[in-house]
Amino acid sequence: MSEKLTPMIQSCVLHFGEMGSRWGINRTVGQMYALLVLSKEPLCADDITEALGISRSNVSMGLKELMSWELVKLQHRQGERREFYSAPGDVWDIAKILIEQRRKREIDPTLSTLRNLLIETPGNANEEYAQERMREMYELIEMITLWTQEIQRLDSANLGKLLKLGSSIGKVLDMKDRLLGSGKKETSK
Amino acid sequence: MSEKLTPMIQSCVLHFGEMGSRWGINRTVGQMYALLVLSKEPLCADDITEALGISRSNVSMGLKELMSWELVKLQHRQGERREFYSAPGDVWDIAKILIEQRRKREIDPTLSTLRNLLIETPGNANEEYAQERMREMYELIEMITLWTQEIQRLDSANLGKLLKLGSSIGKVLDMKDRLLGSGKKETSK
DNA sequence: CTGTAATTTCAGTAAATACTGAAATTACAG
DNA sequence: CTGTAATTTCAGTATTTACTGAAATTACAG
Repeated sequence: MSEKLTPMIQSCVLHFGEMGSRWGINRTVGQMYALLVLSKEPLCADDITEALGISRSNVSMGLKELMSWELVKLQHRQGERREFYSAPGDVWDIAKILIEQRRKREIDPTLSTLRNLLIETPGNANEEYAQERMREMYELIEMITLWTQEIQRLDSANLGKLLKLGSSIGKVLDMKDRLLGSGKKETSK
Repeated sequence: MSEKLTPMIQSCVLHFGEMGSRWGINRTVGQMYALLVLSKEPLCADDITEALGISRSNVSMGLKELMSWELVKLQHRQGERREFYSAPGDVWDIAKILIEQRRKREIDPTLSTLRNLLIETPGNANEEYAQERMREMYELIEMITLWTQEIQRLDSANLGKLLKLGSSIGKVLDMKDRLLGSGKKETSK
Protein backbone atom coordinates (compact mmCIF):
# COMPACT_ATOMS: atom_id res chain seq x y z
CA MET A 1 0.00 0.00 0.00
CA SER A 2 1.84 3.07 -1.12
CA GLU A 3 0.67 6.24 -2.74
CA LYS A 4 -2.16 8.68 -2.70
CA LEU A 5 -4.59 7.03 -0.30
CA THR A 6 -5.77 9.17 2.58
CA PRO A 7 -5.69 7.46 5.97
CA MET A 8 -9.50 7.27 6.00
CA ILE A 9 -9.72 5.44 2.73
CA GLN A 10 -6.69 3.34 3.48
CA SER A 11 -8.23 2.15 6.75
CA CYS A 12 -11.39 1.11 5.00
CA VAL A 13 -9.52 -0.64 2.20
CA LEU A 14 -7.36 -2.56 4.65
CA HIS A 15 -10.33 -3.56 6.74
CA PHE A 16 -12.27 -4.96 3.83
CA GLY A 17 -9.18 -6.73 2.56
CA GLU A 18 -8.99 -8.40 5.94
CA MET A 19 -12.69 -9.25 5.98
CA GLY A 20 -12.52 -10.61 2.47
CA SER A 21 -9.79 -12.99 3.47
CA ARG A 22 -11.99 -14.33 6.26
CA TRP A 23 -14.79 -15.00 3.81
CA GLY A 24 -12.78 -16.88 1.26
CA ILE A 25 -11.94 -13.88 -0.88
CA ASN A 26 -8.34 -13.10 -1.62
CA ARG A 27 -7.22 -10.20 0.55
CA THR A 28 -5.85 -8.18 -2.34
CA VAL A 29 -9.02 -8.60 -4.34
CA GLY A 30 -10.96 -7.40 -1.31
CA GLN A 31 -8.79 -4.31 -1.11
CA MET A 32 -9.18 -3.65 -4.80
CA TYR A 33 -12.92 -3.82 -4.53
CA ALA A 34 -13.11 -1.56 -1.50
CA LEU A 35 -11.02 0.94 -3.43
CA LEU A 36 -13.36 0.81 -6.41
CA VAL A 37 -16.47 1.11 -4.27
CA LEU A 38 -15.10 4.14 -2.46
CA SER A 39 -14.02 5.87 -5.62
CA LYS A 40 -16.46 8.19 -7.34
CA GLU A 41 -14.61 8.06 -10.63
CA PRO A 42 -13.87 4.78 -12.39
CA LEU A 43 -10.27 3.63 -11.97
CA CYS A 44 -7.86 2.13 -14.44
CA ALA A 45 -5.57 -0.76 -13.59
CA ASP A 46 -2.60 1.52 -13.03
CA ASP A 47 -4.54 3.60 -10.51
CA ILE A 48 -5.11 0.46 -8.49
CA THR A 49 -1.53 -0.73 -8.89
CA GLU A 50 -0.30 2.55 -7.53
CA ALA A 51 -2.86 2.90 -4.76
CA LEU A 52 -2.28 -0.58 -3.34
CA GLY A 53 1.38 -0.96 -4.18
CA ILE A 54 0.97 -4.35 -5.85
CA SER A 55 2.11 -5.58 -9.22
CA ARG A 56 0.31 -4.73 -12.40
CA SER A 57 -0.23 -8.39 -13.18
CA ASN A 58 -1.78 -9.00 -9.80
CA VAL A 59 -4.24 -6.21 -10.50
CA SER A 60 -5.03 -7.74 -13.85
CA MET A 61 -5.84 -11.07 -12.24
CA GLY A 62 -7.85 -9.42 -9.51
CA LEU A 63 -9.93 -7.47 -11.99
CA LYS A 64 -10.53 -10.65 -13.95
CA GLU A 65 -11.79 -12.23 -10.76
CA LEU A 66 -14.06 -9.29 -9.97
CA MET A 67 -15.38 -9.36 -13.53
CA SER A 68 -16.19 -13.06 -13.20
CA TRP A 69 -18.24 -12.18 -10.13
CA GLU A 70 -19.90 -9.41 -12.14
CA LEU A 71 -19.01 -7.01 -9.38
CA VAL A 72 -17.39 -4.44 -11.64
CA LYS A 73 -18.38 -2.71 -14.82
CA LEU A 74 -15.92 -1.77 -17.48
CA GLN A 75 -15.89 1.61 -19.18
CA HIS A 76 -14.26 2.77 -22.35
CA ARG A 77 -13.23 6.30 -23.01
CA GLN A 78 -13.11 7.80 -26.46
CA GLY A 79 -9.61 7.65 -27.90
CA GLU A 80 -8.15 5.78 -24.93
CA ARG A 81 -6.76 2.32 -24.99
CA ARG A 82 -7.05 1.95 -21.22
CA GLU A 83 -10.10 0.43 -19.59
CA PHE A 84 -11.73 1.96 -16.54
CA TYR A 85 -13.47 -0.07 -13.90
CA SER A 86 -16.23 0.87 -11.49
CA ALA A 87 -18.42 -0.76 -8.86
CA PRO A 88 -22.22 -0.38 -8.81
CA GLY A 89 -23.23 2.91 -7.25
CA ASP A 90 -25.71 1.33 -4.85
CA VAL A 91 -24.47 -0.80 -1.98
CA TRP A 92 -27.61 -2.89 -2.01
CA ASP A 93 -26.97 -3.75 -5.66
CA ILE A 94 -23.53 -5.00 -4.66
CA ALA A 95 -24.99 -7.10 -1.89
CA LYS A 96 -27.51 -8.60 -4.28
CA ILE A 97 -24.77 -9.58 -6.71
CA LEU A 98 -22.73 -11.16 -3.95
CA ILE A 99 -25.69 -13.15 -2.69
CA GLU A 100 -26.61 -14.27 -6.16
CA GLN A 101 -23.10 -15.33 -7.08
CA ARG A 102 -22.54 -17.27 -3.90
CA ARG A 103 -25.86 -18.97 -4.43
CA LYS A 104 -24.80 -20.09 -7.89
CA ARG A 105 -21.33 -21.15 -6.82
CA GLU A 106 -21.90 -22.71 -3.43
CA ILE A 107 -25.52 -23.06 -2.42
CA ASP A 108 -26.85 -24.65 -5.60
CA PRO A 109 -24.10 -27.26 -5.76
CA THR A 110 -24.67 -28.02 -2.10
CA LEU A 111 -28.38 -28.52 -2.60
CA SER A 112 -27.66 -30.69 -5.58
CA THR A 113 -25.19 -32.84 -3.64
CA LEU A 114 -27.63 -33.24 -0.78
CA ARG A 115 -30.47 -34.11 -3.14
CA ASN A 116 -28.37 -36.86 -4.68
CA LEU A 117 -27.47 -38.30 -1.30
CA LEU A 118 -31.07 -38.15 -0.14
CA ILE A 119 -32.41 -40.35 -2.91
CA GLU A 120 -30.07 -43.18 -1.93
CA THR A 121 -31.45 -45.97 0.20
CA PRO A 122 -29.77 -45.92 3.61
CA GLY A 123 -27.63 -49.00 4.14
CA ASN A 124 -27.72 -49.00 7.92
CA ALA A 125 -28.91 -47.09 10.97
CA ASN A 126 -26.05 -44.60 10.72
CA GLU A 127 -26.95 -43.69 7.20
CA GLU A 128 -30.56 -43.40 8.14
CA TYR A 129 -29.69 -40.88 10.82
CA ALA A 130 -27.25 -39.08 8.52
CA GLN A 131 -29.93 -38.73 5.86
CA GLU A 132 -32.24 -37.27 8.46
CA ARG A 133 -29.71 -34.52 9.17
CA MET A 134 -29.06 -34.00 5.50
CA ARG A 135 -32.75 -33.58 4.92
CA GLU A 136 -32.94 -30.93 7.63
CA MET A 137 -29.97 -29.14 6.11
CA TYR A 138 -31.50 -29.32 2.70
CA GLU A 139 -34.77 -27.87 3.86
CA LEU A 140 -33.18 -25.12 5.89
CA ILE A 141 -30.87 -24.05 3.10
CA GLU A 142 -33.68 -24.16 0.60
CA MET A 143 -35.94 -22.05 2.79
CA ILE A 144 -33.30 -19.45 3.48
CA THR A 145 -32.48 -19.34 -0.20
CA LEU A 146 -36.08 -18.80 -1.18
CA TRP A 147 -36.52 -15.97 1.28
CA THR A 148 -33.25 -14.41 0.25
CA GLN A 149 -34.33 -14.55 -3.36
CA GLU A 150 -37.55 -12.78 -2.53
CA ILE A 151 -35.72 -10.09 -0.64
CA GLN A 152 -33.34 -9.67 -3.54
CA ARG A 153 -36.25 -8.66 -5.71
CA LEU A 154 -36.67 -5.51 -3.68
CA ASP A 155 -35.06 -2.31 -4.83
CA SER A 156 -33.38 0.05 -2.40
CA ALA A 157 -36.58 1.95 -1.71
CA ASN A 158 -38.64 -1.09 -0.81
CA LEU A 159 -35.75 -2.54 1.10
CA GLY A 160 -35.78 0.50 3.33
CA LYS A 161 -39.49 0.03 3.75
CA LEU A 162 -39.10 -3.58 4.77
CA LEU A 163 -36.35 -2.74 7.15
CA LYS A 164 -38.27 0.04 8.79
CA LEU A 165 -41.00 -2.50 9.27
CA GLY A 166 -39.34 -2.74 12.59
CA SER A 167 -37.10 -4.97 14.45
CA SER A 168 -39.66 -7.55 15.26
CA ILE A 169 -40.22 -10.52 13.07
CA GLY A 170 -42.72 -11.39 15.71
CA LYS A 171 -44.91 -8.71 14.26
CA VAL A 172 -44.75 -10.40 10.91
CA LEU A 173 -45.86 -13.66 12.41
CA ASP A 174 -48.65 -11.90 14.23
CA MET A 175 -49.70 -10.33 10.97
CA LYS A 176 -49.78 -13.69 9.38
CA ASP A 177 -52.01 -15.00 12.13
CA ARG A 178 -54.34 -12.08 11.88
CA LEU A 179 -54.50 -12.05 8.12
CA LEU A 180 -54.87 -15.75 7.68
CA GLY A 181 -57.11 -16.03 10.71
CA SER A 182 -55.24 -19.00 12.13
CA GLY A 183 -57.35 -19.51 15.19
CA LYS A 184 -54.92 -19.95 18.08
CA LYS A 185 -53.18 -16.92 19.41
CA GLU A 186 -49.54 -17.98 19.02
CA THR A 187 -46.65 -15.67 19.74
CA SER A 188 -43.36 -15.59 17.96
CA LYS A 189 -41.13 -16.15 20.94
CA MET B 1 -9.86 -40.17 4.32
CA SER B 2 -9.52 -43.81 5.14
CA GLU B 3 -11.62 -46.13 7.21
CA LYS B 4 -15.18 -46.92 7.99
CA LEU B 5 -17.03 -44.17 6.16
CA THR B 6 -19.76 -45.28 3.81
CA PRO B 7 -19.71 -43.62 0.39
CA MET B 8 -22.81 -41.61 1.28
CA ILE B 9 -21.33 -40.11 4.39
CA GLN B 10 -17.96 -39.69 2.77
CA SER B 11 -19.48 -37.67 -0.08
CA CYS B 12 -21.21 -35.38 2.31
CA VAL B 13 -18.12 -34.93 4.46
CA LEU B 14 -15.98 -34.13 1.44
CA HIS B 15 -18.51 -31.70 0.08
CA PHE B 16 -18.77 -29.72 3.29
CA GLY B 17 -15.01 -29.72 3.65
CA GLU B 18 -14.86 -28.15 0.21
CA MET B 19 -17.57 -25.63 1.01
CA GLY B 20 -15.92 -24.73 4.30
CA SER B 21 -12.73 -23.91 2.52
CA ARG B 22 -14.62 -21.50 0.27
CA TRP B 23 -16.04 -19.72 3.29
CA GLY B 24 -12.82 -19.21 5.13
CA ILE B 25 -13.03 -22.38 7.19
CA ASN B 26 -10.19 -24.86 7.09
CA ARG B 27 -11.18 -27.77 4.89
CA THR B 28 -10.30 -30.37 7.46
CA VAL B 29 -12.28 -28.61 10.17
CA GLY B 30 -15.23 -28.53 7.79
CA GLN B 31 -14.92 -32.27 7.26
CA MET B 32 -14.66 -32.90 10.96
CA TYR B 33 -17.80 -30.94 11.60
CA ALA B 34 -19.79 -32.63 8.88
CA LEU B 35 -18.77 -35.93 10.38
CA LEU B 36 -19.94 -34.89 13.82
CA VAL B 37 -23.22 -33.53 12.53
CA LEU B 38 -23.97 -36.72 10.63
CA SER B 39 -23.13 -38.96 13.54
CA LYS B 40 -25.86 -39.91 15.95
CA GLU B 41 -23.44 -40.90 18.67
CA PRO B 42 -20.83 -38.50 19.99
CA LEU B 43 -17.34 -39.19 18.62
CA CYS B 44 -13.98 -39.18 20.33
CA ALA B 45 -10.87 -37.71 18.76
CA ASP B 46 -9.61 -41.09 17.63
CA ASP B 47 -12.85 -41.83 15.81
CA ILE B 48 -12.31 -38.68 13.79
CA THR B 49 -8.64 -39.38 13.22
CA GLU B 50 -9.50 -42.74 11.83
CA ALA B 51 -12.50 -41.66 9.78
CA LEU B 52 -10.70 -38.81 8.05
CA GLY B 53 -7.22 -40.29 7.95
CA ILE B 54 -5.53 -37.23 9.42
CA SER B 55 -3.15 -36.92 12.34
CA ARG B 56 -4.31 -37.01 15.91
CA SER B 57 -2.80 -33.58 16.56
CA ASN B 58 -4.64 -32.10 13.63
CA VAL B 59 -7.88 -33.40 15.10
CA SER B 60 -7.02 -31.89 18.44
CA MET B 61 -6.48 -28.48 16.85
CA GLY B 62 -9.63 -28.78 14.81
CA LEU B 63 -11.71 -29.65 17.84
CA LYS B 64 -10.21 -26.71 19.69
CA GLU B 65 -11.30 -24.51 16.80
CA LEU B 66 -14.81 -25.96 16.79
CA MET B 67 -15.02 -25.46 20.53
CA SER B 68 -14.01 -21.83 20.19
CA TRP B 69 -16.91 -21.42 17.79
CA GLU B 70 -19.14 -23.17 20.31
CA LEU B 71 -20.22 -25.53 17.57
CA VAL B 72 -19.54 -28.70 19.54
CA LYS B 73 -20.39 -29.93 22.97
CA LEU B 74 -18.15 -32.11 25.01
CA GLN B 75 -19.32 -35.19 26.86
CA HIS B 76 -17.73 -37.18 29.60
CA ARG B 77 -18.39 -40.81 30.23
CA GLN B 78 -18.16 -42.39 33.63
CA GLY B 79 -14.78 -44.01 34.17
CA GLU B 80 -13.39 -42.89 30.81
CA ARG B 81 -10.55 -40.54 30.31
CA ARG B 82 -11.56 -39.84 26.73
CA GLU B 83 -13.80 -36.95 25.77
CA PHE B 84 -16.64 -37.33 23.31
CA TYR B 85 -17.79 -34.55 21.05
CA SER B 86 -21.14 -33.89 19.45
CA ALA B 87 -22.85 -31.23 17.34
CA PRO B 88 -26.25 -29.75 18.24
CA GLY B 89 -29.05 -32.04 17.18
CA ASP B 90 -30.97 -29.32 15.37
CA VAL B 91 -29.61 -27.88 12.14
CA TRP B 92 -31.26 -24.54 12.82
CA ASP B 93 -29.41 -24.32 16.12
CA ILE B 94 -26.16 -24.82 14.25
CA ALA B 95 -27.05 -22.10 11.79
CA LYS B 96 -27.87 -19.74 14.62
CA ILE B 97 -24.50 -20.34 16.24
CA LEU B 98 -22.69 -19.76 12.96
CA ILE B 99 -24.56 -16.52 12.35
CA GLU B 100 -23.95 -15.32 15.86
CA GLN B 101 -20.27 -16.14 15.82
CA ARG B 102 -19.64 -14.50 12.49
CA ARG B 103 -21.49 -11.45 13.71
CA LYS B 104 -19.21 -11.20 16.71
CA ARG B 105 -16.04 -11.88 14.77
CA GLU B 106 -16.61 -10.02 11.53
CA ILE B 107 -19.74 -7.90 11.43
CA ASP B 108 -19.33 -6.07 14.71
CA PRO B 109 -15.72 -5.11 14.04
CA THR B 110 -16.74 -3.95 10.58
CA LEU B 111 -19.51 -1.76 11.94
CA SER B 112 -17.12 -0.38 14.51
CA THR B 113 -14.50 0.43 11.89
CA LEU B 114 -17.07 2.14 9.69
CA ARG B 115 -18.46 4.12 12.62
CA ASN B 116 -14.99 5.41 13.42
CA LEU B 117 -14.38 6.44 9.84
CA LEU B 118 -17.76 8.12 9.61
CA ILE B 119 -17.16 10.52 12.48
CA GLU B 120 -14.07 11.92 10.78
CA THR B 121 -14.42 15.17 8.87
CA PRO B 122 -13.87 14.53 5.17
CA GLY B 123 -10.69 16.23 3.95
CA ASN B 124 -11.71 16.51 0.31
CA ALA B 125 -14.37 15.62 -2.22
CA ASN B 126 -13.08 12.06 -2.53
CA GLU B 127 -13.42 11.45 1.16
CA GLU B 128 -16.84 12.99 1.16
CA TYR B 129 -17.97 10.55 -1.49
CA ALA B 130 -16.22 7.66 0.25
CA GLN B 131 -18.00 8.47 3.49
CA GLU B 132 -21.28 8.46 1.64
CA ARG B 133 -20.63 4.89 0.50
CA MET B 134 -19.44 3.88 3.94
CA ARG B 135 -22.62 5.24 5.43
CA GLU B 136 -24.69 3.18 3.00
CA MET B 137 -22.67 0.11 3.86
CA TYR B 138 -23.05 0.78 7.53
CA GLU B 139 -26.78 1.15 7.30
CA LEU B 140 -27.25 -1.91 5.12
CA ILE B 141 -25.13 -4.12 7.32
CA GLU B 142 -26.83 -2.82 10.43
CA MET B 143 -30.29 -3.46 8.99
CA ILE B 144 -29.49 -6.95 7.84
CA THR B 145 -27.93 -7.69 11.20
CA LEU B 146 -30.99 -6.50 13.09
CA TRP B 147 -33.31 -8.61 10.98
CA THR B 148 -31.05 -11.59 11.27
CA GLN B 149 -31.01 -11.20 15.02
CA GLU B 150 -34.77 -11.15 15.12
CA ILE B 151 -34.99 -14.24 13.01
CA GLN B 152 -32.46 -15.95 15.25
CA ARG B 153 -34.87 -15.58 18.13
CA LEU B 154 -37.21 -18.02 16.48
CA ASP B 155 -37.09 -21.66 17.40
CA SER B 156 -37.41 -24.36 14.78
CA ALA B 157 -41.18 -24.46 15.04
CA ASN B 158 -41.69 -20.75 14.50
CA LEU B 159 -39.04 -20.73 11.84
CA GLY B 160 -41.08 -23.24 9.90
CA LYS B 161 -44.08 -21.04 10.37
CA LEU B 162 -42.28 -17.99 9.08
CA LEU B 163 -40.95 -19.88 6.14
CA LYS B 164 -44.29 -21.31 5.22
CA LEU B 165 -45.53 -17.75 5.27
CA GLY B 166 -44.80 -18.10 1.64
CA SER B 167 -42.24 -17.11 -0.82
CA SER B 168 -43.39 -13.56 -1.17
CA ILE B 169 -41.89 -10.83 0.92
CA GLY B 170 -44.26 -8.69 -1.08
CA LYS B 171 -47.00 -10.12 1.05
CA VAL B 172 -45.24 -8.92 4.15
CA LEU B 173 -45.01 -5.43 2.78
CA ASP B 174 -48.65 -5.54 1.83
CA MET B 175 -49.47 -6.64 5.34
CA LYS B 176 -47.56 -3.74 6.70
CA ASP B 177 -49.49 -1.37 4.49
CA ARG B 178 -52.79 -2.84 5.51
CA LEU B 179 -52.04 -2.99 9.18
CA LEU B 180 -50.47 0.39 9.47
CA GLY B 181 -52.95 1.85 7.06
CA SER B 182 -50.31 3.68 5.06
CA GLY B 183 -52.67 5.29 2.58
CA LYS B 184 -51.16 4.65 -0.85
CA LYS B 185 -51.45 1.23 -2.34
CA GLU B 186 -47.77 0.41 -2.96
CA THR B 187 -46.58 -2.91 -4.23
CA SER B 188 -43.37 -4.62 -3.36
CA LYS B 189 -42.04 -4.99 -6.87
C1' DC C 1 -0.71 -2.10 -42.06
C1' DT C 2 2.55 -0.45 -38.27
C1' DG C 3 3.95 1.17 -33.92
C1' DT C 4 2.76 1.75 -29.41
C1' DA C 5 0.50 1.56 -25.27
C1' DA C 6 -2.16 -1.10 -23.05
C1' DT C 7 -3.68 -5.98 -21.14
C1' DT C 8 -3.10 -10.91 -20.20
C1' DT C 9 -0.71 -15.06 -19.33
C1' DC C 10 2.21 -17.95 -16.96
C1' DA C 11 6.38 -20.10 -15.03
C1' DG C 12 8.86 -19.33 -11.10
C1' DT C 13 8.99 -17.63 -6.38
C1' DA C 14 7.30 -15.93 -2.06
C1' DA C 15 4.13 -16.06 1.59
C1' DA C 16 0.56 -17.93 4.17
C1' DT C 17 -1.77 -21.91 5.87
C1' DA C 18 -2.31 -26.47 7.20
C1' DC C 19 -0.43 -30.76 8.96
C1' DT C 20 2.60 -33.92 11.38
C1' DG C 21 5.32 -36.41 14.89
C1' DA C 22 7.57 -36.05 19.05
C1' DA C 23 7.65 -34.19 23.47
C1' DA C 24 5.22 -32.10 27.21
C1' DT C 25 1.24 -31.92 29.82
C1' DT C 26 -2.97 -33.40 31.95
C1' DA C 27 -6.55 -36.31 34.15
C1' DC C 28 -7.70 -39.83 36.72
C1' DA C 29 -8.09 -45.01 38.09
C1' DG C 30 -6.10 -47.73 41.31
C1' DC D 1 1.14 -40.75 44.97
C1' DT D 2 2.05 -43.56 40.60
C1' DG D 3 1.30 -45.32 36.17
C1' DT D 4 -1.14 -44.96 32.16
C1' DA D 5 -4.01 -43.40 28.73
C1' DA D 6 -5.48 -39.66 27.07
C1' DT D 7 -4.89 -34.55 25.27
C1' DT D 8 -2.25 -30.46 23.89
C1' DT D 9 1.54 -27.94 22.15
C1' DC D 10 4.78 -26.65 18.94
C1' DA D 11 8.85 -26.65 15.88
C1' DG D 12 9.60 -28.29 11.52
C1' DT D 13 7.71 -29.51 7.05
C1' DA D 14 4.48 -29.88 3.39
C1' DT D 15 0.94 -27.94 0.77
C1' DT D 16 -1.70 -24.45 -0.96
C1' DT D 17 -2.43 -19.95 -2.32
C1' DA D 18 -0.91 -15.50 -3.79
C1' DC D 19 2.24 -12.54 -6.26
C1' DT D 20 5.73 -11.05 -9.53
C1' DG D 21 8.35 -9.97 -13.75
C1' DA D 22 9.04 -11.10 -18.30
C1' DA D 23 7.11 -12.45 -22.49
C1' DA D 24 3.13 -12.84 -25.37
C1' DT D 25 -0.96 -10.90 -26.88
C1' DT D 26 -4.30 -7.43 -27.95
C1' DA D 27 -6.48 -3.05 -29.38
C1' DC D 28 -6.37 0.77 -31.77
C1' DA D 29 -4.54 5.59 -33.33
C1' DG D 30 -2.41 7.20 -37.11
